[in-house]
Amino acid sequence: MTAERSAPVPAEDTFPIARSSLAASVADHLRAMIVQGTLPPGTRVQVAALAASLAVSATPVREALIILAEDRLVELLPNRGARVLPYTADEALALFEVMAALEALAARLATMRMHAEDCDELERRHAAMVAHHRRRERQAYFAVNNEIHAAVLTLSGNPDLVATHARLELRGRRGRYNAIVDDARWDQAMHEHALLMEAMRCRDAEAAASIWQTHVTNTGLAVAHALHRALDPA
Amino acid sequence: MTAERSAPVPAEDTFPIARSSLAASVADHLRAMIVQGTLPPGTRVQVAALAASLAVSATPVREALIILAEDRLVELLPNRGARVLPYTADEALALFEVMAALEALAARLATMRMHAEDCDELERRHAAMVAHHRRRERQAYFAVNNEIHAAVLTLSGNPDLVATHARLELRGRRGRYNAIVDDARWDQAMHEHALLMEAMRCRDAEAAASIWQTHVTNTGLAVAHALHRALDPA
DNA sequence: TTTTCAAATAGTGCATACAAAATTGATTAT
DNA sequence: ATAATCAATTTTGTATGCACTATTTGAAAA
Repeated sequence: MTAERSAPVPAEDTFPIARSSLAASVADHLRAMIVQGTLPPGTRVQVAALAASLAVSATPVREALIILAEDRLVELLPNRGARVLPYTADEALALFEVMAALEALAARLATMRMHAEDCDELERRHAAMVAHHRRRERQAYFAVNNEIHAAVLTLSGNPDLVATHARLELRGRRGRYNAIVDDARWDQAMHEHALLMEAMRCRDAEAAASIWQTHVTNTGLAVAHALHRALDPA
Repeated sequence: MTAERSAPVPAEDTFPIARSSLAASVADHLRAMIVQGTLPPGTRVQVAALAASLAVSATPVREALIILAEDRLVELLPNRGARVLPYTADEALALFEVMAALEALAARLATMRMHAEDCDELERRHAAMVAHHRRRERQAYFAVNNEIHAAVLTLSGNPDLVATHARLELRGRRGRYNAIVDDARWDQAMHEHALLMEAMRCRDAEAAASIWQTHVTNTGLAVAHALHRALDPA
């Protein structure tokens, strides 16, 4: 009890991302709606209406829109409010081109810097993913897949790399909800994951970077393809 | 004429980044102060005081701080305002590690995608930079150097790559104002630039990527070194 | 019927006001 | 003397109000 209050500035160096402001909550809410597609591209977001529906005032909604504009999920038009930005196949290609470079760097650094127990943990998750793939458990597969990608990023030991990737991944994820991954691509992705694990096990950083770059690029191609088919019924 | 008015949403695809809001202006002002070091790391930014000194109200200042927090130039502490984030040698290394990967990708793509006249334009700027280096014109050199780096980014044809890099470069620039580049490093940098031009002239994308990665990494090492010496008088 | 223009309408952007939270300083107890 | 407690002050976070800008509507003129 006393300990909690006596420390004058205990959290000076800590990094409590517990952004508990209303604006942050509204931003999270809107972000989820955009990523899931509840707010389709082109939708104009009006502050007053949104504020009313969330039972808050205009100020935190405005601030939330500023945050989303920084993430390039919405566009702020001067004196004309905000609208949800489109997400086309071309944009997905550009996005994954950058993400591939970032994840390749992450794979290289992780392979060089990770400890043995980190690699074991990765192997464990990989095994779990293989099991989900064998049983065709799509949801569980996606979850573990995301964990593995995130783990490689984290093991790079570079916070800016993690943060930069996270921002792009948010937009990249907009496609994955729509993208129906076909079985052929799924099998190929599994193979690429297996190659990464092998490279990391052997501490072959360059091989890990190369295969991971290819893997993310291929994912981008699949997403772009799905986005293209979503608009073009062919 | 009819066409202009009959279309319900004529400016649908335009992208007028003419962000002429007060918040944006305040953000630019603060950004410059932080990058130049006028607001040193650790400085606590108080909304009311800043608003008074800029003769605006609290609202746009708050919004500007949100923008800068997204750029990781300031940290928003819940109910405790904002403070300018520190910039250490370690952070510079992490930052330039990511920027090196991004600029390497840009060099690869630019080499593959640029037109002949783009390459000529680059050569022209490179020649200008060589001249400034020969005459030891530091300011002019820096300006043209930045132009070349920006041009390579732009020639990649990937807007997300440009935007992602720009965000990091902003923080990276914090160091360059302090960093006193010694002549040895300056000469080396010039050599690296020459190698890039040669690789791009020959359309050797992989070589361009490799040398540019090295170049940016070396710049990062120089900046980190300068930051280290700034704190440690050795 | 089509075009032009003005008035009305709607909606953003900024300023101000207020409430909640944190910091500070003084006072009291140990 | 040190530590704890509580009130006063400062500062943030949210709400509200208002002016200005963009858009739409409708009537008048071509």
